[in-house]
Amino acid sequence: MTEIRVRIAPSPTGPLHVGTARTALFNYLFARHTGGTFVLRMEDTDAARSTEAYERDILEGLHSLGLDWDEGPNPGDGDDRGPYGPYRQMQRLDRYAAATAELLARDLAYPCYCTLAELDADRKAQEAAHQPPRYVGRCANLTPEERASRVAEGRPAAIRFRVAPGVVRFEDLIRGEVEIDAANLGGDFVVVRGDGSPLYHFTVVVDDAAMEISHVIRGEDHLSNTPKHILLFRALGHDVPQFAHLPLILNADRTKMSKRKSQTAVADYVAEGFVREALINYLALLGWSTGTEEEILSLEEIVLRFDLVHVQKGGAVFDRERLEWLNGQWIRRLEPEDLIERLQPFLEKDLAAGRIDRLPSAEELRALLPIVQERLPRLNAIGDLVGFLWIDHLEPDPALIVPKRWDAATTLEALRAARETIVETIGPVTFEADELEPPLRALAEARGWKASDLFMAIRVAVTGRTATPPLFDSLVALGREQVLARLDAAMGTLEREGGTKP
RNA sequence: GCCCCCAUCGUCUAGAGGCCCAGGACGCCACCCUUUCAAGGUGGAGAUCAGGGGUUCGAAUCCCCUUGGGGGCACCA
Repeated sequence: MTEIRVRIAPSPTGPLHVGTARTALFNYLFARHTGGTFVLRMEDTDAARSTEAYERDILEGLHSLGLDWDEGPNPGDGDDRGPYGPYRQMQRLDRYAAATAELLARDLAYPCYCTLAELDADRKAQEAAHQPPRYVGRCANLTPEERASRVAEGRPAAIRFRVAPGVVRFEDLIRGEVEIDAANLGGDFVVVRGDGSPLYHFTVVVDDAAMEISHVIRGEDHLSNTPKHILLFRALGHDVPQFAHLPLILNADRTKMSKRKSQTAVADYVAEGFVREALINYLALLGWSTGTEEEILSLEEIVLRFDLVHVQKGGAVFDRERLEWLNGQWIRRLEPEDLIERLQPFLEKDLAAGRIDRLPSAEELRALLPIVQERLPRLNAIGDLVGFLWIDHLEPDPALIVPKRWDAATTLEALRAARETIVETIGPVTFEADELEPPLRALAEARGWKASDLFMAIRVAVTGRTATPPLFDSLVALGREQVLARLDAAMGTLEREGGTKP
């Protein structure tokens, strides 16, 4: 039984979390690197919090990152694929029931009739006495008569697993030998609720056993729970898989990354225009390295290099700045057609929000790419960068049109001269960046203006912004008619508001 | 409170006894390029390798202690 099988077991109780994506990624990498099988199993036994919408978000999110699994629910139709199904725990209740019956029959577990109020009181008392919380064992050794009387009272029974004394030892692939005394596990723990529904610690073991999982790669937050799982594997007569506990992803304050303190939904990053290549690249390098100085790597390249040896032990703070840098790197590496396609939804969003008045054609975008691609930190920055091209009525701030060293009168004069130069020297048909620059530079020189001031005045007049892609390319993209119209409009504004600046 | 894990620049990390009075990247600061903004290039500041004991000819690397941080202890996952 040496076949490598790993799994990601997300719970559909929230949108796809960055931490889940990272754990999925590491499992995926391990499987692909070793030629093993990557399984996805939905842990939806928390009926109160699980939703289908979250399940869809998780499935589609992982799929869109390129982390495809060999077995589990399909991202599209949700149908199961693979020989170990079903892959949703709510559809596997019979297996948990069978496992429960077996434990009960062998007295490795027992019914517990304690009420939630009793347990709560126990816990409070222990807390007051500065004792660690643990189940007191009230129902551990009830006689058949005592059980019968509780049942007669109509008390529901949870099922508790007996934790035998002893030390549980295991070799973690990342942390080395770990040993925990079973006495510190908090006593006999519940595996099935009073209402009959099974709990995580139980289902995860029953399923990992049934699905022949060979390596459990998960977050460090499960390290302390691992002995419970090992005890359960043994009780069920199954081989214990290998464990590898990954370092946690942290908030800026070094606590476990949480929705409260960080942006944790993968979909939110995607909506901002982070590309999957950057997300994958970044997440892979959070807690792992190649051992070299390589850092810009595709998923395929990471698969080739991946190993558990270079996984870090300490937690890693999620650093958005670094993600953003990597995102820029990857955007610059995208093929033009690919970039144009990926930009589409963001342009549509800008249009819907009224930030632009029309959608550019693919040809228009293609022509723009040389001046835009290296300036995009995120895909959603496209509107901010060149949205001025697709606006019907630009209203530049008159205070911005006037360059720092100039007054309104000079600016007005300069814009008028620039317009003239453009009209006279540039033919109505051709209108290219190369043709625009020399005459305008000559104009500046002839009038004793600094070219940068002239260009800034034109820039703001025509784009409404002080920071834009290269001016002459922007003018060409805008087109002769628009350029002239906007210059006229800006001069009009200056005439009306002139004198507001010394 | 108890148990477990962890500890190299602000952040992500290289480092598996001598190549390290510690290298790279992000960020930051300068300069170059330059019509603005980016990108790119060059350089710089930034870590007494948490502290203290050992082991060793030699320790960021091995051991112990201390300190600090994190995680776990549910009829959540």
